[in-house]
Amino acid sequence: MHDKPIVVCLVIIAHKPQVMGAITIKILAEKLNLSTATISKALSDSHEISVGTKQRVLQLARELNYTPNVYAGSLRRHKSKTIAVVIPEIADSFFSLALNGIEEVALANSYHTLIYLTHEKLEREKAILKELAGGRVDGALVSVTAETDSVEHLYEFNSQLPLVFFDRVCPEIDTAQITTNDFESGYLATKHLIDAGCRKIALLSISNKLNIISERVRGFKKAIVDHNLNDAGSCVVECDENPDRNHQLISELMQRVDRPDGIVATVEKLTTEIYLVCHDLGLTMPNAVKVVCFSNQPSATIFNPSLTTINQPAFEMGKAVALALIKFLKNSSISLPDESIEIPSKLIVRRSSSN
Amino acid sequence: MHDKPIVVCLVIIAHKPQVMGAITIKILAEKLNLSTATISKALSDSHEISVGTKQRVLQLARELNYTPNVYAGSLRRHKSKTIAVVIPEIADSFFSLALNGIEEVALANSYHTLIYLTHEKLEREKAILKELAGGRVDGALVSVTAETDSVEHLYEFNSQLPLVFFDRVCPEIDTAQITTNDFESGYLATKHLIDAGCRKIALLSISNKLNIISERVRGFKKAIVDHNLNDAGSCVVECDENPDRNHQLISELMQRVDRPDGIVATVEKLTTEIYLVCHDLGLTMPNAVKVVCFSNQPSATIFNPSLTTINQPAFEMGKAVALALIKFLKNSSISLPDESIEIPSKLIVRRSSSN
DNA sequence: AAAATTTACTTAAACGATTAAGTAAGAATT
DNA sequence: AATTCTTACTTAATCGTTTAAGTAAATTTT
Repeated sequence: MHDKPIVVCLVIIAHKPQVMGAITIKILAEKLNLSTATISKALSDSHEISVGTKQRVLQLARELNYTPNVYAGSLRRHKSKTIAVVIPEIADSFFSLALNGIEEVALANSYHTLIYLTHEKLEREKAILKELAGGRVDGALVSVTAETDSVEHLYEFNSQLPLVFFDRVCPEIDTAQITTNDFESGYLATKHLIDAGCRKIALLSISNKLNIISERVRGFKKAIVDHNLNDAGSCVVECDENPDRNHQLISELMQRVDRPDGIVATVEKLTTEIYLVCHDLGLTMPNAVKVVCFSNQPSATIFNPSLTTINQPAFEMGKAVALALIKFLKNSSISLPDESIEIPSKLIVRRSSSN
Repeated sequence: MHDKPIVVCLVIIAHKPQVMGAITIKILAEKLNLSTATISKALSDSHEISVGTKQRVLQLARELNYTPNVYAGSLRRHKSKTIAVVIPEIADSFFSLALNGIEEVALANSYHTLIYLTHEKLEREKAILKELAGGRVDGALVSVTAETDSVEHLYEFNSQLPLVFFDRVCPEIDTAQITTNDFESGYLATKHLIDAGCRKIALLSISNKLNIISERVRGFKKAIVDHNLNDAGSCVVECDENPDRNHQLISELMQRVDRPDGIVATVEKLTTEIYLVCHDLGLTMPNAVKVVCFSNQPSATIFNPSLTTINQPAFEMGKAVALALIKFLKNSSISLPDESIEIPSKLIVRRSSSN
């Protein structure tokens, strides 16, 4: 009895370390009998090189699929063509839209984008910036953590590395700050509720250390005063990062004897908790309570009821902040603070605050 | 009349280019009267250096706030300690959660994370990977575009640069593929609707080029057949990137004489359109139509009605894909394909599909 | 026709780190 | 006491580019 032949075919495609096969300028130089200087200059289209030579170099480079070693280039030129984005979190419609804008501008200008999440931890923010200051990036776009109360570390790093702020800015640092009209938005959201009939309005904030939150609170308070509302009825409730605790806080708020008839939530992540608490307590919006949230979620239209929002220009702010930094990197004689802009948010009225 | 003295105080804090102030190993060497080799070895805690010298070096390095030049190190070592994430978009709960997981693992392993968005364009995917293959990163985590039908470019780059896929994977490429149970999820979502009483179910897909979508469709079809539903009543509708066109497509679907009584949406971004169309047409969920969406939005609970979802383990998949690559980078003798895993999704039943 | 300029290159140093190979002094072994 | 081995360094090459400075030949100017 004959065994059938067994053919075992084992193909191993190894990942060659980049080192090995990599085509360098030196290899091109040898093949063309030219110096590496000539190759380098030809590739950068220098006037010192004849048209014919340039063509030969370019042709061979294409043939061998030459790609320059970015680390050699960066070492030599002292610039990395890379920027960093340092933000508290990414699973948030504001920051993900902003990152979208940043990436778009970076790509258009041939910059690469490193992403770092602080998860609202000041220590992490410091550690990241310290590492970045070592030269890994040409500059950083930052939106500070809710814990960032002192700006010392930012001061320190700003002298080594251009920093540009967006949304959660640091006015104390002398650089570009890309903001939205937080004060007006806080005012407008509150005024909208007052106009809709609310008399006791609660503002839900997170960290009072954040400049943008205190601006929103300032707008809120001014609206209360401007409309002669009894200040006693209105209040500011400070929430935090923990959804369960926030649920508890909001639940307590809504069970007070003098419970508010209007809520301004200054942070998107409080939205779900507000809806859940109201549902649990049988408080229907907009009758029992009217709600406005700072939020960019496209799905706000399909909430039950649809949610009145302050929509921040997240994408535009991302583009603006990246543009400010890149403009400076291309021409460091411009003044970064002059690149600061404020892009207005929009109040979009939906069913959670109006019949 | 004496003019009051006017004191103008103009402080210009210039951004010193990193070059200037940067402390190098050479400077440390000079100050300590040692060679650069000694400094380098002392900093990496080499046994060749005496304890006393190590201490002096470390002390001075700390004092002068020395940070190594990453470009010099990367050039010399042929590795960048940087990975790239190449995804279709970021303003999507799946990808932003996945990025969250990726960043967490990268940070824990001292890797840096570059982010690139393809915006579903194959050309962009190719261009990005070509650039990355030049050595900027040690490897890339990719989730392919909806246009990616051929894998040639991936084949090509995979030989130069370790690629690892997640979610929108490429089974043709011999590497780690981190997936969820798309077939079972498609089956389960459909079965759930059938059990809830649906008899004519529509599946909304996007690009049929995507492996994960065809898996979901396969599960859908099997459920239809297994439950002896008249195949004529069920259908697959292919949507795309344009919300308005999707609205139109869904609207037409729901106005057919034999309109479906159940919908499985395989992509999160179709959710809002489905709700809007149903609202416009006066079709109430779950009575007139029952809906299940593949979605990770936390706010699904507060939709009107709350949405039954297939929840993908986005964060875990992000961690897994980053871990697979980094494990390989630390020990290239492991087999990447063996790192493939499937992490199951969960069906979360809410009001859009049940009374 | 001599001098000056331009063209099209090359040489070599530099960027800041790592590391193989070398070395001088002291300690241990025989 | 001569030999070998350690210890704790230094020297110098290297990674892949860029670029200031140099040069020989061709071209233009005087």
